Amino acid sequence: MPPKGSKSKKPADEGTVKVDKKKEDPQPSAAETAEAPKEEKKPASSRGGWGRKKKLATDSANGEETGEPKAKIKVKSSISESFADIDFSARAKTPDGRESNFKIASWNVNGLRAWLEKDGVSYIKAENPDVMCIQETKCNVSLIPAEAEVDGYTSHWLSGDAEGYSGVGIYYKTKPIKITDGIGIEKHDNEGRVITAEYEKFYLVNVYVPNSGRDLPRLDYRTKEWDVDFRKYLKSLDEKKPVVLCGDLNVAHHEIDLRNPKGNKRTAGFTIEERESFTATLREGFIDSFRYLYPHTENAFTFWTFMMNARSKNAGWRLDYFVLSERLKENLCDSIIRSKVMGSDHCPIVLELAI
Amino acid sequence: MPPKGSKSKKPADEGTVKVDKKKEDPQPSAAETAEAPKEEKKPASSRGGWGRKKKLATDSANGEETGEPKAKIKVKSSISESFADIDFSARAKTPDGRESNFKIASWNVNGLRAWLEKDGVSYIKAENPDVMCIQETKCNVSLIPAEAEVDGYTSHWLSGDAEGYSGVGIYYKTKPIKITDGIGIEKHDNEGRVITAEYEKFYLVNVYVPNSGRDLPRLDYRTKEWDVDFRKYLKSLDEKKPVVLCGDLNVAHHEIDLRNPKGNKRTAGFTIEERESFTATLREGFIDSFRYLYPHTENAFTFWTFMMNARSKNAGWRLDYFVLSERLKENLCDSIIRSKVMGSDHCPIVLELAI
DNA sequence: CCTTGTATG
DNA sequence: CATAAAAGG
Repeated sequence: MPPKGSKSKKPADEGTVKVDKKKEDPQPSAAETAEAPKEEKKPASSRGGWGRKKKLATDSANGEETGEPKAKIKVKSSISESFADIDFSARAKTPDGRESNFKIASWNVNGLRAWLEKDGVSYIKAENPDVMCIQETKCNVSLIPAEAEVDGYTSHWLSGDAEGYSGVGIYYKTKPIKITDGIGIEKHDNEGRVITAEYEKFYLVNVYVPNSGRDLPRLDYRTKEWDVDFRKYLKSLDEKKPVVLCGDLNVAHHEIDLRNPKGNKRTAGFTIEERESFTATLREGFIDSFRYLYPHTENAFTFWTFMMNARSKNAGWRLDYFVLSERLKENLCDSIIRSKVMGSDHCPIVLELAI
Repeated sequence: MPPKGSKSKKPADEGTVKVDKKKEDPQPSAAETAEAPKEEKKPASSRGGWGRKKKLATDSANGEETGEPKAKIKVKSSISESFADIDFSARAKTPDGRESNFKIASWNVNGLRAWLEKDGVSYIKAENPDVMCIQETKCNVSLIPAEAEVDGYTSHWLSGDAEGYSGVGIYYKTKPIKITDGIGIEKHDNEGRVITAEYEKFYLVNVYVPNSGRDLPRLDYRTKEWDVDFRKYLKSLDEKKPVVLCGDLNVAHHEIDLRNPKGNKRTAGFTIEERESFTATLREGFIDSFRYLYPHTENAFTFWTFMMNARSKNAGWRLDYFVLSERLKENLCDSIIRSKVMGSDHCPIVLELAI
């Protein structure tokens, strides 16, 4: 299993892992102590590019953590006022009138640790989903702060080889039958992008799809390698059980899905290659749940660049999705964009199912 | 002249330079525009270590700036309350009773741009020195923000080759006879550490002495190369006119000059090598003006590490000095440590002369 | 604009 | 603990 995952539980359960609180002693200052802990001397240019090295040994057989330094998170501001007005209770029903009994939320948090400092977990408590899917933790599994734990949920984290890059996680109330890290293809699984939770009636796939990059340096990798293999993976799951795919798909499908389609035809996330690739995936028997329910709703976005006050002008993109196996249409109650919830350059999205 | 300097004047004067205000247009977002400004593609590991490259062409013959992007400084907090109580007027006199008529201040600001955001210039206005010496600008000359200008002063900045590293500057009311960048030795002058202002009665040398580093990797360079050559430089000036040397000398001379001498005998700034090297410089005919006036004053520090709340415990170091040619003793009114002034990990120091 | 690791102090 | 630049988004 190439990527490194870790499990940490709050409710008493078999395999429970206690997260060590770090002791209070701060690092001694070099200016205030004689014997600084000797670090190996590195020549100025020994970094070897960017984000390659891992600092810490992680879990061994029984999932116990061996990592040493752990960031101490202090909540510096709270995003909770941004959703004080929101009614989080489900109202919509399935076509045949059944009420939602399973709620899944998904959020690209743009850095788990910064998000924790903004009291991001307050959203989880308010939304109270059965499963919360997180993308872009930018945090090595061994460095996930203890403050990331949420009462009533078990969390499972995944990170890749590059420090501070990518990374996904899930919180769940009900233990899945199985949790799988990655898609079983080594060349894709070293970036910490996919967690699959198998439930009785469906697979839940949490994904952070690779960004094609500013000058599209990774467009070919994204559309010709990743998308192709990930599509196969989804198909293989779908042959066994229905699939709920959620996360940051890093594509705005149609012109309606971003504010400025004309100006972004060669921008990552709206290239014709990425759009057609997403179309190809849907053709394998999946639906874009939001667009299925709201085919003509404009200005429904889930991402706004931090620049140029894009969010205040709602100059955004719909990059986050719940994609469902077509046969889950009959279980679909609602697909919601929580556009007012602050704390990241993405907002959360929510799926209500009657399952 | 190896280091790059620049002059910018506020009062009308020959050679006056107007600093271009940048236009309002922010950079277009890659996510919001089609044609992002093409930057040359760089392979992931082409950095060549750290801080080598210069981004911008700087001034030419007449000191005109050609640099393009300039940081827009917004004052985010003000340090002025930290010195609301201070009486900045001079009281002390020379041994023969003459009053001060020339005030020099010196401050390691730990990043000019961050210091500007804290309204560091408010200190200059309050102290109102004839010359203000600044160390550790960490700012390329071409990137000095327009907000660094102060009414009534002309400023002169110097930076080295490495971006965001070292750098010094001076503000003056009265134009010096001559301003010299560096000490005329190429191997030292690429780090932007010395500005010499020649006045009628003395040379003023503003210095940021190289730090020996955490594991003392630069101790030999510091004591056997820099200190040796810099000492010669001071001596050569002293043969012509008295010298006022000020700045961050990165050494605490004696045990009285830091809180924890026992624990720091192999810490940069208190090694025996650095201390003896400073002694050797003083033996060439200079005095440590503060210690000359206050030989037994304890707990007089100018630097406190940001870590461990060192400043609140006054666990500091005296690293900043006014060193004078011995024959300036008769002109010395006072040498003051402004220990309450916040805004950096160093505090300002002030020299009062009757000249 | 914002977060991240790294270098430096 | 704080500043900075670079890379990624």
